[in-house]
Amino acid sequence: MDLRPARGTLDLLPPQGSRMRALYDRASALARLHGYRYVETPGFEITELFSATSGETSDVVTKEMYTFDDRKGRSLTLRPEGTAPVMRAYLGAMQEQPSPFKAYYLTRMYRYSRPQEGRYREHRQFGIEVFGAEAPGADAEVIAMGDAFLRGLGLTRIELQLNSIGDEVCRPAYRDELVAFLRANRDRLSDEHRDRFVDNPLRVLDCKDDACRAVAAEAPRITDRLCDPCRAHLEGVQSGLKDAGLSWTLEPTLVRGLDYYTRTAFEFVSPGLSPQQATLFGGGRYDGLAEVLGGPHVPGVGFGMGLERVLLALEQEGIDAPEEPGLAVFVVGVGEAGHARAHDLVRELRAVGVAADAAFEDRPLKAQLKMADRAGATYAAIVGERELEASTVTLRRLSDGDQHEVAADGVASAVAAVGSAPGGAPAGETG
RNA sequence: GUGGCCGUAGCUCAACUGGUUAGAGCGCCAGGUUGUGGUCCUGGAGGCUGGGGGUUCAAGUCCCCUCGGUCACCCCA
Repeated sequence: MDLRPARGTLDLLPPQGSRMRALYDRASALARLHGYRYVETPGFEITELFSATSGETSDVVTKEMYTFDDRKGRSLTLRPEGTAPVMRAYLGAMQEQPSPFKAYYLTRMYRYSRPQEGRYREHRQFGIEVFGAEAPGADAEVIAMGDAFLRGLGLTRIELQLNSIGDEVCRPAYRDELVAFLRANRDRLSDEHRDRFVDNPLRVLDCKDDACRAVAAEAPRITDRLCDPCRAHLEGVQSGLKDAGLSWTLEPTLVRGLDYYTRTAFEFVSPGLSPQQATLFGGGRYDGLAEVLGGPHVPGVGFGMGLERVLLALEQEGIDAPEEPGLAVFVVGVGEAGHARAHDLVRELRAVGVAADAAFEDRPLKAQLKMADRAGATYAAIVGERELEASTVTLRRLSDGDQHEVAADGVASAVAAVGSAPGGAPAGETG
């Protein structure tokens, strides 16, 4: 039996699991702070949901979907992105939901692509969506939230790239103009784009090939062709970002891979990471999505953030990732009576919300202290003959060995007074 | 999906141009006499050299296939 996880997937054992969990906790706290509510949608959907919304020629649909037939022959697909499913669920129940509808999710996405570091077939995403808000302030809030999340972790080397890709009014005209331009410069394009640019002309602007770049540099820019409402919207977004204290660069070549995007497109990149894994989160506005699904006009904006990449970026910047709080007390019972008392004490501590544990077997004091250390406990609480007699507990701080006796019923308050976070992280910053 | 590089204990690596029972450090586990972890000392476990096939008297070392990792494309998160 091959014990390795399937290609492109990850096992998150301690301490990595603890770090991912901490990211979830922080994301939840941040989202709630901004009035977003948690949602979940199924791990798989009818394939059509993604093929219809992402566009038949998109990379996701043409080569990256995990698609399979169930036993009744229905085509299903493991969720490759979060926006379409949330919109689908919302459209089916929008009467009951407030407007704007602000939602967040923490879940896994699946894409069949060749894995490498920072690029997995299954990855975790923190995503937020705002439905029913046309105002640029919504775009700015979404972007500022992503920024706040990353900076809250201590990341500083991050850059926001912003663009507008127009809407159904100005984009078609621009697109025609661009196609005409590319056609005129056809022989200067890379082999790959020479015959393909009609399918997805905006892509050429983003191509890293030198030849394409040269052409792209001369190509008409979408930002020069925006209709008035789109131009006003872009101005509004920038004004909102400015108010939030963010800086950004306008990136006219930034496009989005999915068809339903309109106007705002953005990416946060970590320049220290290789280009393949540099995008920490990306998103934009998708005012056309609801209608593709047969719903009414529902403007929307959101982002998806790759959490494995956030962890990579932290490592790259040499920042310790937060970890979920660990054990506050490991109770060490010496001797048969001590062992029994230790378990009573553990029950009492847990009952009042103090994370406590003890050995299942009665082992030598030394061994149990070692267990306390390995468990990452802040304190060891020792209960031996002496303590039993005096109705006390020896509370030992494991970081420096400082210890003193406290009354047996005072352990919880003694511990709670100091907090219980391991690894030097302040306690209580998440909920 | 395309191309390149790589794959030896849990981790980082060693083993002259193919040549005896594949080693080390760290980590892990157990002890160091009766109540003190993380330091120190001693001992121990742990590898079908990713898997399969081939060449050879002989393969960790060479060849093929396969699985996986990684880098560059593609694209993204």
